[in-house]
Amino acid sequence: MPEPTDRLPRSFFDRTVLEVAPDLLGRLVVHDTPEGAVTARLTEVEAYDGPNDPGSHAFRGRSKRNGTMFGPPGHVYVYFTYGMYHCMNLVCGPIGMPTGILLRAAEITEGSDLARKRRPTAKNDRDLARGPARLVESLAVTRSDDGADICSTGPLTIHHGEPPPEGFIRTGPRVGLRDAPDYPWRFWIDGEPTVSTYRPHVPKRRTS
DNA sequence: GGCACGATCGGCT
DNA sequence: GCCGATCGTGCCC
Repeated sequence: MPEPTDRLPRSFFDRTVLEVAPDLLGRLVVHDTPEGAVTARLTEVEAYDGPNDPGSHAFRGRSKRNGTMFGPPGHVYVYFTYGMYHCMNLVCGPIGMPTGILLRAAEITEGSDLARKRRPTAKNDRDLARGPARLVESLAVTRSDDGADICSTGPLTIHHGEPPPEGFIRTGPRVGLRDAPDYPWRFWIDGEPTVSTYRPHVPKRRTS
């Protein structure tokens, strides 16, 4: 497990979401629970930028669900979707500016035994955190972790890790959004097996 | 490897 | 009511 002194400072998140997002690649997210600790090395993230981004949950203003995005940087926004999954974001920028960086994929570098127990359907280690809902399931993050401070001494922390050389960072359109422009706000590490393949949004089939 | 489809419920219009 | 910042299974190549 990374040393506590390796934690990212809060100032890391006090920048624009497009500055922070690529800088998150290669960083280590740790969730230390009574069961044990799991470490995830981030390989793919997506930026969601404030009230002017139609893809953002905060586009239509503040609500009970998305309030954390309007709060201070360095906290986690966790939401529930598709009736069964959770996804997690990291909040950036100044208080009042609703932002989030969705953690889309990671490589589990420590605690993979525990992660496999939490994700018995994963066929192999690569699938433990390939995809945003899989990632939070390996880390056992749920809606009860919404608002948690990732820059403090709590169970959920983020550490420096080893960012990839700049030439290995790729960008492209985000995944699965209906009403948002194709901004290149998805960032990933080139050649990582845990990065999900691009899937454009497909409208639901109408039952006539 | 890729593609189609069903599951399942909270949030929002 | 509608739809989603998704995943697992089944089937085909």
